[in-house]
Amino acid sequence: MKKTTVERILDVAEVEFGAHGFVETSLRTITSKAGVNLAAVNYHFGSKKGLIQAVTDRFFDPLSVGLKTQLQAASTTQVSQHEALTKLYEGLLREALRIARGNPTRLILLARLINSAYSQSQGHLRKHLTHQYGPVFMLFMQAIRSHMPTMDHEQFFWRFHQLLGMMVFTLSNSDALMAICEAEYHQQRALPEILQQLITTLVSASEAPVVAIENLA
Amino acid sequence: MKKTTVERILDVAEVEFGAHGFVETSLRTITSKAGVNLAAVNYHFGSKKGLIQAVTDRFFDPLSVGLKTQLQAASTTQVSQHEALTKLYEGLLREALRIARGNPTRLILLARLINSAYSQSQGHLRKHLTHQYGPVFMLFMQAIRSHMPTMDHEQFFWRFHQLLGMMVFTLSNSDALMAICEAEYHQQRALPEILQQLITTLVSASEAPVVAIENLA
DNA sequence: GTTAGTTTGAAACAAACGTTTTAAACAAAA
DNA sequence: TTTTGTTTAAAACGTTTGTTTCAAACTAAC
Repeated sequence: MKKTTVERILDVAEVEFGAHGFVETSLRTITSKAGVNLAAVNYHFGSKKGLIQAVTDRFFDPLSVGLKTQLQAASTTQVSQHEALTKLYEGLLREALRIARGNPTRLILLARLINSAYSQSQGHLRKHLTHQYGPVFMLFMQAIRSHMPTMDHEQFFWRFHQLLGMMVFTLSNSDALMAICEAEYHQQRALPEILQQLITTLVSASEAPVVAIENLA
Repeated sequence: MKKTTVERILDVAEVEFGAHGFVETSLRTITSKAGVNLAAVNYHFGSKKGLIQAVTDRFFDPLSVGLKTQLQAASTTQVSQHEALTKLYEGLLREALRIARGNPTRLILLARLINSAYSQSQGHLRKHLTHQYGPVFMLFMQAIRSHMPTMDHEQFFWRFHQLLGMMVFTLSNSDALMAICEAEYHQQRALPEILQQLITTLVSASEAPVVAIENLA
């Protein structure tokens, strides 16, 4: 069963985008590694931006629906705040891991995509992401907020993005960190272990006491 | 007092690199905004890579020496682990803020530089950073470790990089986050406030209980 | 005043890029 | 069979990139 040209392009594109970023990956690299013609990208996706968004959607669409069901399931059961937070982060990362199929490269792609939702460059991706997946993101954000110690909206905003940064960086460098870990400590870790370790830190940091925002003395 | 050509180039380069990244900033943009000739970059820095490393060093050299003195001062006074950790993070971020001169753009540049020390792309920068500033980085890492709850080397490794990610992401998106904060909560925050808020979360996450590394259930 | 280092101006280079085009083949559905 | 959509092949387009070159002008030190 031979894969279609579109699939072949998407498969290679997401690997290359994850490994070298969007700007540093040329269409010629993608098409040659995919064994398809150069013109096929513009034919099927219109432009490079179109390809990037297609790669994005292929990852975020299932993540989006998976996350939504996780959130609905989490809202029904009543547990402690600690358990609730653990379940929420677990739900997100488990879903991400499932879609990434245990492949660090795909998690790196995810991190790159989230990053470009905040960075100035790749403006078209930022707009696409916020417009397409902003609502689900907000849903997750509010679910987390409902189980966090009392803090006003702004304090939560900063805290949440600090935690988001923790996730994004760990995922974004998961392959490099795993390599260092193995070279330095002779411990070959798989992604699920890293994510589990990440969850505990996330929950702890979520439960950190609230302080008034003041200046760096 | 007119600035030298080298300074003019470096001043513009770090702003553009911070705003649009290394690859998406052309030498023609830099030289035209700096009001110097295109050939001046290759004359003074040899190549674009040379310019990037020069920008790096102008930021990391003072940060490196500042951090070193901070670490020496911190090692003399005996305090609680909580205070010690606070002082360490404060020392790092205060130094970064000082060198950034309160400018978010320069902090974004710092975050970009640290990021490229882990990411695959810009391989020459990774080598340059680890070779040039690896020792100071290790020094800071061990200082933090000496005030953390009992955990083995590998557990600390993962925890530390989670915290590092928190810092890098927050700095890397400080301007975007500040803009969102103002638009959403009508609160105009300056960098020192953000960093102070960050420190409290960093310390809390550092003190989070240690758990065995296991699989994501 | 001469010299050495700096800077400018302008032009050109080769390479890589995204994109477009044209013609020819191929597949499957009408 | 005809048609329609897909895919290949190859070439070219225009633009941008980092880099190099050359002569001319400027600056400072010896």
